[in-house]
Amino acid sequence: MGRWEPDARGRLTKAALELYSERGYEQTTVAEIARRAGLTERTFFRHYADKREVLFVGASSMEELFVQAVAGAPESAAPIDAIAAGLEAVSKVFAGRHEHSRQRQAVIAANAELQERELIKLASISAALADTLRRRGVAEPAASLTAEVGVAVFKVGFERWITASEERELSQLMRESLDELKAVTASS
Amino acid sequence: MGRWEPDARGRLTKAALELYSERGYEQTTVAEIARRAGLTERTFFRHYADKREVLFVGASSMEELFVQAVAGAPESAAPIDAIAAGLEAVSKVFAGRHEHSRQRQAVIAANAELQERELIKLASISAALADTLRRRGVAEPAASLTAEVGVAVFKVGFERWITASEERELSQLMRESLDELKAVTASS
DNA sequence: CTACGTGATGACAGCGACTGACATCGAATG
DNA sequence: CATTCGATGTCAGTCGCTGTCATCACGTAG
Repeated sequence: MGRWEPDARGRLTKAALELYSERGYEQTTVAEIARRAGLTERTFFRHYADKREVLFVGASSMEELFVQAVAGAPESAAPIDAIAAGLEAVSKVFAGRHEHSRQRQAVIAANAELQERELIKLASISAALADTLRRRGVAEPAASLTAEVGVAVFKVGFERWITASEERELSQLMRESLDELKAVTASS
Repeated sequence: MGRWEPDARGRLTKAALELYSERGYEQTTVAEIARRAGLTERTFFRHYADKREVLFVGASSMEELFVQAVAGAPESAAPIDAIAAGLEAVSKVFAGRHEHSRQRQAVIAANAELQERELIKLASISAALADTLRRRGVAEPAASLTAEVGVAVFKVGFERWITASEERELSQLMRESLDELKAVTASS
């Protein structure tokens, strides 16, 4: 047996999510999280840059996945179709995580600081997507606009998935949202 | 003469903007801002909810203006055209404020916390726009999507205005961005 | 087998953002 | 003139977060 119990990071993550759910984000101190995990406050900050990051561990891998899917779309695909491929790929990650996602969004929705953090993660995705589209030869401002549209569709589709009374396929909601967006922006 | 110098809030605002520009946001303490304004730290927090809000005083009035313009668009106007009217109205506010806007964006661009705050202000605008569109009879998810598109066009248009080598009309950049977005989302 | 380096953690002090509670005092009000 | 009120000051305290140094099981070289 090692000097310490294994998986300190995992214990911190679990403790944080539990406490945020039980009594809310603001009412939880980092010292409490660390204590529940059998560690010290200082150690928490060695694993997470700040109190909010615990809720966003998956963000970077999701960004990567999104970007890879867009980059891997057929060269012939229009920018918006490459983005659609990215949405499709990202949707699959959430399969079987509906309840977990719902709880997490509830925590975030209850606190402005957390919403800010979520928004900047989405903005980071948008910037990465714009970059990817530019590499595909898309000029500005088309690249940035298409990327922003992709994130907007993700937000709306995800929101509908979370709040839907009966569970539906996330990827289908994404496709519907994208179609709706196309309809709404169609010139008359 | 009153017990105190007048316009405490104005002095705080000025001091904060100066210090954020001179040495950066993070390197400035609230105590320093207050001292330069001839006040105490506690008084700063009576005027501003936090250290970031100083940079976002105009946000709520801009949201109001945007919403009013959308609400006031002809009933016959399509949602996207109502949003276009809002973008037109908002653009006018920035007339003659190019240099000021540029400086402000430079401060924000240098700090992630400030970007987070800006993003949540834009998200608030998006939510208000969606609400306004719903009142105009637009169903979901069209209302949310159109609102998100409006904010996306604003972001891209504004960015182009700020970084343009030669100064151009903001409202024209907004129109161009909207047209580009329409082109990019047009089904083939 | 021993010495040494390494990596994860603890312990502790300190800064700065932010808050609550109470005191102060000029000005408006009657 | 007495009272109330509003804006500010004062002070103590919490909490997020950081820098620094100590500790000690573990692996590894000799």
